[in-house]
Amino acid sequence: MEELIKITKSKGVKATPALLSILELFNNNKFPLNAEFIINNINSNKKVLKGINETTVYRILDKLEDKDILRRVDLRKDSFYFELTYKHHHHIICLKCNTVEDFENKEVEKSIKKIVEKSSKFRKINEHSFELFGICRKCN
Amino acid sequence: MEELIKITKSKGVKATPALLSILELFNNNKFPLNAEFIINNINSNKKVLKGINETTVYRILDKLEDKDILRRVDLRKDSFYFELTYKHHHHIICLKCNTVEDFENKEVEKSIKKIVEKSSKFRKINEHSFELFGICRKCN
DNA sequence: CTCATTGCAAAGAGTTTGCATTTCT
DNA sequence: AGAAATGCAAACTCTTTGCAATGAG
Repeated sequence: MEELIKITKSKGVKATPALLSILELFNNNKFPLNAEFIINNINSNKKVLKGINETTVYRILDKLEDKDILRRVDLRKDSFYFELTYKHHHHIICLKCNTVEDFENKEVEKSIKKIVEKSSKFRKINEHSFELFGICRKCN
Repeated sequence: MEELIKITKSKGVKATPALLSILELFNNNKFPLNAEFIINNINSNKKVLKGINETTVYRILDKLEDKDILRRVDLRKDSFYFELTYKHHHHIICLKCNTVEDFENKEVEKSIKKIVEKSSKFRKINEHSFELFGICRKCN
Protein backbone atom coordinates (compact mmCIF):
# COMPACT_ATOMS: atom_id res chain seq x y z
CA MET A 1 0.00 0.00 0.00
CA GLU A 2 2.80 2.40 0.91
CA GLU A 3 4.18 1.53 -2.43
CA LEU A 4 0.96 2.40 -4.19
CA ILE A 5 0.89 5.82 -2.58
CA LYS A 6 4.41 6.39 -3.83
CA ILE A 7 3.32 5.40 -7.32
CA THR A 8 0.40 7.81 -7.31
CA LYS A 9 2.58 10.64 -6.06
CA SER A 10 5.22 9.97 -8.64
CA LYS A 11 2.55 10.21 -11.33
CA GLY A 12 1.03 13.40 -9.96
CA VAL A 13 -2.24 11.86 -8.80
CA LYS A 14 -3.88 13.44 -5.77
CA ALA A 15 -4.08 11.06 -2.83
CA THR A 16 -7.71 11.62 -1.93
CA PRO A 17 -9.60 9.26 0.39
CA ALA A 18 -11.68 7.95 -2.51
CA LEU A 19 -8.65 7.20 -4.63
CA LEU A 20 -6.78 5.58 -1.78
CA SER A 21 -9.65 3.32 -0.85
CA ILE A 22 -9.94 2.21 -4.46
CA LEU A 23 -6.24 1.48 -4.65
CA GLU A 24 -6.46 -0.43 -1.40
CA LEU A 25 -9.21 -2.59 -2.86
CA PHE A 26 -7.09 -3.42 -5.87
CA ASN A 27 -4.22 -4.17 -3.56
CA ASN A 28 -6.26 -6.58 -1.46
CA ASN A 29 -7.94 -8.43 -4.31
CA LYS A 30 -5.89 -10.32 -6.76
CA PHE A 31 -8.66 -10.68 -9.34
CA PRO A 32 -9.78 -7.89 -11.67
CA LEU A 33 -12.40 -5.46 -10.33
CA ASN A 34 -15.20 -3.51 -11.96
CA ALA A 35 -16.94 -0.31 -10.87
CA GLU A 36 -19.86 -2.18 -9.33
CA PHE A 37 -17.60 -4.28 -7.11
CA ILE A 38 -15.71 -1.23 -5.96
CA ILE A 39 -18.86 0.69 -5.10
CA ASN A 40 -20.43 -2.20 -3.21
CA ASN A 41 -17.27 -2.94 -1.31
CA ILE A 42 -16.45 0.55 -0.24
CA ASN A 43 -20.02 1.39 0.66
CA SER A 44 -20.47 -1.67 2.84
CA ASN A 45 -17.23 -0.98 4.64
CA LYS A 46 -18.02 0.58 7.99
CA LYS A 47 -14.68 2.29 8.25
CA VAL A 48 -15.56 4.53 5.36
CA LEU A 49 -18.07 7.02 6.67
CA LYS A 50 -19.89 8.40 3.69
CA GLY A 51 -19.33 5.76 1.10
CA ILE A 52 -18.32 6.55 -2.43
CA ASN A 53 -20.14 7.97 -5.41
CA GLU A 54 -20.57 6.04 -8.65
CA THR A 55 -19.43 8.93 -10.79
CA THR A 56 -16.32 9.35 -8.71
CA VAL A 57 -15.42 5.72 -9.11
CA TYR A 58 -15.64 5.91 -12.89
CA ARG A 59 -13.58 9.07 -12.92
CA ILE A 60 -10.90 7.60 -10.72
CA LEU A 61 -10.74 4.44 -12.81
CA ASP A 62 -10.35 6.56 -15.93
CA LYS A 63 -7.58 8.54 -14.37
CA LEU A 64 -5.71 5.53 -13.05
CA GLU A 65 -5.91 3.92 -16.46
CA ASP A 66 -4.62 7.11 -18.07
CA LYS A 67 -1.72 7.20 -15.66
CA ASP A 68 -1.05 3.58 -16.42
CA ILE A 69 -1.54 2.51 -12.82
CA LEU A 70 -4.48 0.32 -13.84
CA ARG A 71 -4.98 -1.65 -17.01
CA ARG A 72 -8.16 -3.00 -18.51
CA VAL A 73 -8.80 -6.72 -18.52
CA ASP A 74 -11.22 -8.29 -20.97
CA LEU A 75 -13.41 -10.74 -19.11
CA ARG A 76 -16.15 -10.78 -21.76
CA LYS A 77 -18.55 -9.20 -19.35
CA ASP A 78 -20.85 -6.26 -19.78
CA SER A 79 -18.66 -3.95 -17.73
CA PHE A 80 -15.02 -2.99 -17.69
CA TYR A 81 -12.63 -4.74 -15.34
CA PHE A 82 -9.27 -3.42 -14.22
CA GLU A 83 -6.21 -4.61 -12.40
CA LEU A 84 -2.99 -3.02 -11.15
CA THR A 85 -0.65 -2.67 -14.08
CA TYR A 86 2.42 -3.75 -12.17
CA LYS A 87 0.83 -7.11 -11.43
CA HIS A 88 0.38 -7.76 -15.17
CA HIS A 89 -0.52 -11.40 -15.30
CA HIS A 90 -3.11 -13.30 -17.30
CA HIS A 91 -6.30 -15.10 -16.36
CA ILE A 92 -8.40 -18.17 -16.95
CA ILE A 93 -12.05 -17.32 -16.47
CA CYS A 94 -14.79 -19.85 -15.84
CA LEU A 95 -17.63 -19.18 -18.26
CA LYS A 96 -20.13 -20.53 -15.74
CA CYS A 97 -19.16 -19.32 -12.27
CA ASN A 98 -16.71 -16.57 -13.24
CA THR A 99 -13.94 -17.93 -11.05
CA VAL A 100 -10.62 -16.44 -12.07
CA GLU A 101 -7.29 -18.25 -11.94
CA ASP A 102 -4.10 -16.36 -12.67
CA PHE A 103 -1.18 -17.55 -14.68
CA GLU A 104 2.14 -16.17 -15.74
CA ASN A 105 3.57 -16.67 -19.18
CA LYS A 106 6.93 -15.59 -20.46
CA GLU A 107 6.41 -17.08 -23.89
CA VAL A 108 3.75 -14.56 -24.78
CA GLU A 109 6.24 -11.75 -24.60
CA LYS A 110 8.55 -13.62 -26.93
CA SER A 111 5.71 -14.35 -29.34
CA ILE A 112 4.74 -10.68 -29.38
CA LYS A 113 8.27 -9.71 -30.30
CA LYS A 114 8.22 -12.07 -33.27
CA ILE A 115 4.78 -10.93 -34.35
CA VAL A 116 5.83 -7.28 -34.41
CA GLU A 117 8.87 -8.12 -36.47
CA LYS A 118 6.60 -9.62 -39.11
CA SER A 119 4.04 -6.82 -38.95
CA SER A 120 3.79 -4.39 -41.82
CA LYS A 121 1.74 -1.80 -39.97
CA PHE A 122 3.12 -1.88 -36.45
CA ARG A 123 6.56 -1.45 -34.97
CA LYS A 124 5.72 -1.46 -31.30
CA ILE A 125 3.08 -2.97 -29.05
CA ASN A 126 1.93 -1.04 -26.00
CA GLU A 127 -0.47 -3.52 -24.50
CA HIS A 128 -1.92 -6.93 -25.04
CA SER A 129 -4.72 -9.11 -23.84
CA PHE A 130 -4.26 -12.81 -23.35
CA GLU A 131 -7.10 -14.40 -21.45
CA LEU A 132 -8.41 -17.93 -21.47
CA PHE A 133 -12.02 -19.01 -21.05
CA GLY A 134 -13.21 -22.44 -19.99
CA ILE A 135 -15.39 -24.35 -17.55
CA CYS A 136 -13.69 -24.99 -14.22
CA ARG A 137 -13.58 -28.37 -12.49
CA LYS A 138 -16.23 -27.46 -9.97
CA CYS A 139 -18.68 -26.45 -12.67
CA ASN A 140 -17.98 -29.45 -14.83
CA MET B 1 -20.94 -17.89 -48.73
CA GLU B 2 -22.34 -21.24 -49.85
CA GLU B 3 -20.22 -22.66 -47.15
CA LEU B 4 -21.69 -20.35 -44.54
CA ILE B 5 -25.20 -21.39 -45.46
CA LYS B 6 -24.17 -25.00 -45.03
CA ILE B 7 -22.78 -24.17 -41.62
CA THR B 8 -25.98 -22.47 -40.48
CA LYS B 9 -28.09 -25.36 -41.71
CA SER B 10 -25.91 -27.89 -40.01
CA LYS B 11 -26.38 -26.00 -36.76
CA GLY B 12 -30.13 -25.67 -37.13
CA VAL B 13 -30.16 -21.93 -37.72
CA LYS B 14 -32.93 -20.59 -39.93
CA ALA B 15 -31.62 -19.03 -43.12
CA THR B 16 -33.62 -15.81 -43.02
CA PRO B 17 -32.74 -12.79 -45.18
CA ALA B 18 -31.56 -10.84 -42.13
CA LEU B 19 -29.29 -13.62 -40.99
CA LEU B 20 -27.91 -14.22 -44.45
CA SER B 21 -27.11 -10.57 -45.02
CA ILE B 22 -25.30 -10.45 -41.70
CA LEU B 23 -23.30 -13.55 -42.55
CA GLU B 24 -22.47 -12.07 -45.92
CA LEU B 25 -21.13 -8.95 -44.25
CA PHE B 26 -18.86 -11.01 -42.04
CA ASN B 27 -17.78 -12.95 -45.06
CA ASN B 28 -16.85 -9.83 -47.00
CA ASN B 29 -15.06 -8.02 -44.20
CA LYS B 30 -12.01 -9.52 -42.68
CA PHE B 31 -11.99 -7.26 -39.62
CA PRO B 32 -14.30 -7.73 -36.64
CA LEU B 33 -17.75 -6.11 -36.85
CA ASN B 34 -20.08 -4.61 -34.29
CA ALA B 35 -23.86 -4.13 -34.33
CA GLU B 36 -23.60 -0.50 -35.43
CA PHE B 37 -21.48 -1.36 -38.46
CA ILE B 38 -23.85 -4.11 -39.48
CA ILE B 39 -26.91 -1.90 -39.19
CA ASN B 40 -25.36 0.97 -41.14
CA ASN B 41 -24.08 -1.30 -43.83
CA ILE B 42 -27.20 -3.27 -44.42
CA ASN B 43 -29.45 -0.24 -44.27
CA SER B 44 -27.43 1.72 -46.78
CA ASN B 45 -27.39 -1.21 -49.17
CA LYS B 46 -29.95 -0.58 -51.89
CA LYS B 47 -30.39 -4.26 -52.61
CA VAL B 48 -31.97 -4.77 -49.24
CA LEU B 49 -35.43 -3.26 -49.42
CA LYS B 50 -36.54 -2.63 -45.91
CA GLY B 51 -33.28 -2.51 -44.06
CA ILE B 52 -32.72 -4.30 -40.80
CA ASN B 53 -33.88 -3.69 -37.27
CA GLU B 54 -31.44 -3.03 -34.43
CA THR B 55 -33.07 -5.58 -32.16
CA THR B 56 -32.90 -8.21 -34.84
CA VAL B 57 -29.18 -7.64 -35.31
CA TYR B 58 -28.48 -8.10 -31.61
CA ARG B 59 -30.58 -11.23 -31.53
CA ILE B 60 -28.87 -12.72 -34.54
CA LEU B 61 -25.44 -11.93 -33.15
CA ASP B 62 -26.41 -13.62 -29.90
CA LYS B 63 -27.63 -16.67 -31.71
CA LEU B 64 -24.60 -16.94 -33.95
CA GLU B 65 -22.34 -16.66 -30.93
CA ASP B 66 -24.35 -19.34 -29.15
CA LYS B 67 -24.05 -21.62 -32.13
CA ASP B 68 -20.35 -20.91 -32.21
CA ILE B 69 -20.48 -19.47 -35.71
CA LEU B 70 -19.28 -16.12 -34.41
CA ARG B 71 -16.87 -15.38 -31.61
CA ARG B 72 -16.40 -12.20 -29.65
CA VAL B 73 -13.28 -10.17 -30.13
CA ASP B 74 -12.08 -7.76 -27.47
CA LEU B 75 -11.10 -4.50 -29.13
CA ARG B 76 -11.38 -2.43 -25.92
CA LYS B 77 -14.24 -0.49 -27.37
CA ASP B 78 -17.62 0.37 -25.91
CA SER B 79 -19.44 -2.20 -28.01
CA PHE B 80 -19.04 -5.86 -28.77
CA TYR B 81 -17.21 -6.97 -31.88
CA PHE B 82 -17.49 -10.36 -33.53
CA GLU B 83 -15.82 -12.37 -36.24
CA LEU B 84 -16.44 -15.71 -37.94
CA THR B 85 -15.19 -18.43 -35.64
CA TYR B 86 -13.65 -20.49 -38.40
CA LYS B 87 -11.35 -17.61 -39.31
CA HIS B 88 -9.96 -17.61 -35.75
CA HIS B 89 -6.97 -15.36 -36.04
CA HIS B 90 -5.69 -12.60 -33.80
CA HIS B 91 -5.40 -8.84 -34.21
CA ILE B 92 -3.19 -5.87 -33.64
CA ILE B 93 -5.33 -2.81 -33.06
CA CYS B 94 -4.11 0.77 -33.41
CA LEU B 95 -5.08 2.69 -30.30
CA LYS B 96 -5.35 5.89 -32.30
CA CYS B 97 -7.00 5.11 -35.66
CA ASN B 98 -8.42 1.66 -34.86
CA THR B 99 -6.77 0.04 -37.88
CA VAL B 100 -6.72 -3.72 -37.47
CA GLU B 101 -3.98 -6.00 -38.72
CA ASP B 102 -4.42 -9.74 -38.49
CA PHE B 103 -1.83 -12.27 -37.50
CA GLU B 104 -1.69 -16.00 -37.07
CA ASN B 105 0.11 -17.67 -34.24
CA LYS B 106 0.59 -21.35 -33.68
CA GLU B 107 2.64 -20.87 -30.54
CA VAL B 108 -0.33 -19.58 -28.59
CA GLU B 109 -2.08 -22.90 -28.92
CA LYS B 110 0.97 -24.66 -27.56
CA SER B 111 1.25 -22.21 -24.69
CA ILE B 112 -2.37 -22.75 -23.80
CA LYS B 113 -1.83 -26.48 -23.64
CA LYS B 114 1.03 -26.02 -21.18
CA ILE B 115 -0.91 -23.54 -19.10
CA VAL B 116 -3.85 -25.90 -18.71
CA GLU B 117 -1.53 -28.69 -17.65
CA LYS B 118 -0.30 -26.51 -14.79
CA SER B 119 -3.75 -25.23 -13.87
CA SER B 120 -5.33 -26.44 -10.65
CA LYS B 121 -8.84 -25.29 -11.47
CA PHE B 122 -9.17 -25.89 -15.21
CA ARG B 123 -8.73 -28.94 -17.40
CA LYS B 124 -9.92 -27.54 -20.69
CA ILE B 125 -10.01 -24.17 -22.43
CA ASN B 126 -12.91 -23.37 -24.74
CA GLU B 127 -11.85 -19.97 -25.97
CA HIS B 128 -9.11 -17.45 -25.67
CA SER B 129 -8.40 -13.85 -26.46
CA PHE B 130 -5.02 -12.75 -27.68
CA GLU B 131 -5.04 -9.24 -29.06
CA LEU B 132 -2.27 -6.69 -29.29
CA PHE B 133 -2.64 -2.92 -28.99
CA GLY B 134 -0.20 -0.34 -30.29
CA ILE B 135 0.18 2.77 -32.41
CA CYS B 136 0.50 2.03 -36.11
CA ARG B 137 3.19 3.52 -38.38
CA LYS B 138 0.80 5.98 -39.98
CA CYS B 139 -0.26 7.38 -36.62
CA ASN B 140 3.24 7.54 -35.27
C1' DC C 1 -5.36 30.24 -2.71
C1' DT C 2 -6.06 27.62 -6.67
C1' DC C 3 -7.09 23.87 -9.36
C1' DA C 4 -8.40 19.16 -9.17
C1' DT C 5 -11.79 16.28 -7.16
C1' DT C 6 -16.38 15.24 -5.60
C1' DG C 7 -21.57 14.52 -5.57
C1' DC C 8 -25.91 14.89 -7.53
C1' DA C 9 -29.08 14.83 -11.17
C1' DA C 10 -29.72 14.13 -15.73
C1' DA C 11 -28.37 12.47 -20.13
C1' DG C 12 -26.27 9.15 -23.30
C1' DA C 13 -24.81 4.87 -25.59
C1' DG C 14 -25.36 0.16 -26.19
C1' DT C 15 -28.15 -3.65 -25.44
C1' DT C 16 -32.29 -6.36 -23.92
C1' DT C 17 -37.23 -7.55 -23.28
C1' DG C 18 -42.40 -8.05 -24.08
C1' DC C 19 -45.67 -8.65 -27.21
C1' DA C 20 -48.08 -8.84 -31.44
C1' DT C 21 -47.05 -10.05 -36.27
C1' DT C 22 -44.68 -12.40 -39.88
C1' DT C 23 -41.87 -15.96 -42.00
C1' DC C 24 -39.21 -20.24 -42.62
C1' DT C 25 -39.38 -25.32 -42.93
C1' DA D 1 -49.29 -25.83 -38.93
C1' DG D 2 -45.89 -24.87 -35.67
C1' DA D 3 -41.79 -23.07 -34.06
C1' DA D 4 -38.69 -19.56 -34.71
C1' DA D 5 -37.69 -14.85 -36.32
C1' DT D 6 -39.01 -10.05 -36.69
C1' DG D 7 -40.24 -5.05 -35.58
C1' DC D 8 -41.56 -1.62 -32.54
C1' DA D 9 -41.63 0.64 -28.22
C1' DA D 10 -40.14 0.73 -23.87
C1' DA D 11 -36.98 -0.64 -20.35
C1' DC D 12 -32.45 -1.51 -18.46
C1' DT D 13 -27.47 -1.34 -17.52
C1' DC D 14 -23.30 0.82 -17.64
C1' DT D 15 -21.00 5.00 -18.20
C1' DT D 16 -20.49 10.04 -19.01
C1' DT D 17 -21.40 15.04 -18.49
C1' DG D 18 -22.68 19.72 -16.44
C1' DC D 19 -22.51 22.32 -12.68
C1' DA D 20 -22.11 23.79 -8.06
C1' DA D 21 -19.71 22.62 -3.73
C1' DT D 22 -15.62 20.78 -1.47
C1' DG D 23 -10.87 19.60 -0.50
C1' DA D 24 -5.79 18.65 -1.31
C1' DG D 25 -1.30 20.62 -2.16
